[in-house]
Amino acid sequence: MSSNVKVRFAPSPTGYLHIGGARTALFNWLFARHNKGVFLLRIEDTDQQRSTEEATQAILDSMKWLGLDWDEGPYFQSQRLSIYKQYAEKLVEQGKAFYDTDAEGRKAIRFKMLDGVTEINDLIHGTITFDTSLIEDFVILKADGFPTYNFACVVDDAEMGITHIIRGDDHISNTPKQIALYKAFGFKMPEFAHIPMILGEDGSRLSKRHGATSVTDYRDKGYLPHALVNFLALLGWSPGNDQEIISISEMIEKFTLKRANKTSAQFNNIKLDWMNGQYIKNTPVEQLTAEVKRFFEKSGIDMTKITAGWLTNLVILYHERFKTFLDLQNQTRFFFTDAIEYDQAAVSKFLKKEGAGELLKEVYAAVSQVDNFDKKTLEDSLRALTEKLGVGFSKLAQPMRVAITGKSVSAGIFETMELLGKEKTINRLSHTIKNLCETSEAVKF
RNA sequence: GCCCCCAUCGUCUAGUGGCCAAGGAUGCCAGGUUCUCAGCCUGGAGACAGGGGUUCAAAUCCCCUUGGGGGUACCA
Repeated sequence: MSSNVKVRFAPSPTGYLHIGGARTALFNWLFARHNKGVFLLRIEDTDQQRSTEEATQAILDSMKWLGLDWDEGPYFQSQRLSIYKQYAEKLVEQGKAFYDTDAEGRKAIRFKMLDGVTEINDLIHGTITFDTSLIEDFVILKADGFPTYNFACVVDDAEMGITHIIRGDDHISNTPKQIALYKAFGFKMPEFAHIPMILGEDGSRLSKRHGATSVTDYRDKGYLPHALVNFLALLGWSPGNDQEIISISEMIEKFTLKRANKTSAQFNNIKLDWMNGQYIKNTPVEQLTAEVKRFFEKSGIDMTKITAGWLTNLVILYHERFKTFLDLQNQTRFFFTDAIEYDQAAVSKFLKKEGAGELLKEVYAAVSQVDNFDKKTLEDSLRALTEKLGVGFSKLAQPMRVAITGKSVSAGIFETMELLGKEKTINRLSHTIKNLCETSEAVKF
């Protein structure tokens, strides 16, 4: 079963795929999949100065990473130059366009914009009216033989049979020009749907030209593609209920342009982090472990001595505690190196205290005697110690935590010790007692 | 300057004339769980930009103002 719906995503390869472009691609993709239509990819590389192959590759990679698979293409406009030339000359022959030489002596073809009123029937905005006498005769074929955006876009969309043009709001004012072109050629008019733009967190325009965030940035920081997709889908669209976490298949099922809104949205990293955390919690440990391994390796952490079982235990311990893979990496750094960076505030608060050394000496003695180095045994042993010393458990836990992890914040201390192993644990305790604690003369370690 | 688009909690949004003394999410605050933090649970503060209309009734329709965004290229 298929419909006649055919849409496209047509980025220009002048930079990485940024968040706004990704959202446009996503809406097109969702629309195509919902309608069982065709989604095609077209690279609009008509700006010889700014287009690069690296950018093209980055865009393709980003699309794949997000899971936005295309059914046709990628087409490259730079490979279709003769087509645009033919169409442009046809317009000249019909008297609808003319050769024009500018002050710099460049000879181009301009389209004759007829005076009148153009109405756009936008699927999202409704009717938008333009007075075309305000629009100048615009260049359709540049002196270098390349078409301009408005021209190539129309020729391609018509030739490729695009039925719905779903693109950013910023193209609304291009639309009357394109409609004029459609009419001049007698092409079948497509439907237009202009979706709102995504703004940066400060409310200003988010775009690659302003050094904004790219999809690859998010991949490299350890976000899950589905979480990003989910987040992006909810920027300008909603399923119509209070649902926030929506699977891809559910999105496809529910996606309609009717439910797309027309208000521009500000990108909000905090909510993305929350959402990514939700996705991480919902990802099975086994799968997460594989991805953590890959991410850590890529970050240059030596994983050769790390066993699969150990890494799995690490992921289990941190499953509900990290929001991105990079976040996990930062939280668990002390497991992978003995060159621990001690948080100075934590050291002075918990270690540079009268009696801290004595306390940790007791801990050291107790921990040294634990043979079954598991959290249960460790807890029993240390709880017994607090009773013997007559102190509350947090009195022990914090100095231990700083000694072992370097920070005053970590996962459960017994679990952490078990995972670290006995040797490293007692080494860190003794190192701390010798070098970081405040100890009275009588009990020098 | 001119043209176009947009306007609900800080942010993302629900809301298409009565069900809204405006719902959800995030963030924030407080309490609970607890070895810290996170998580989780419970509670709280928080918005219809302003002004005119239309109507028995407006967040919802119209107009103006203000604010934000976009376009005005031989960039896309």
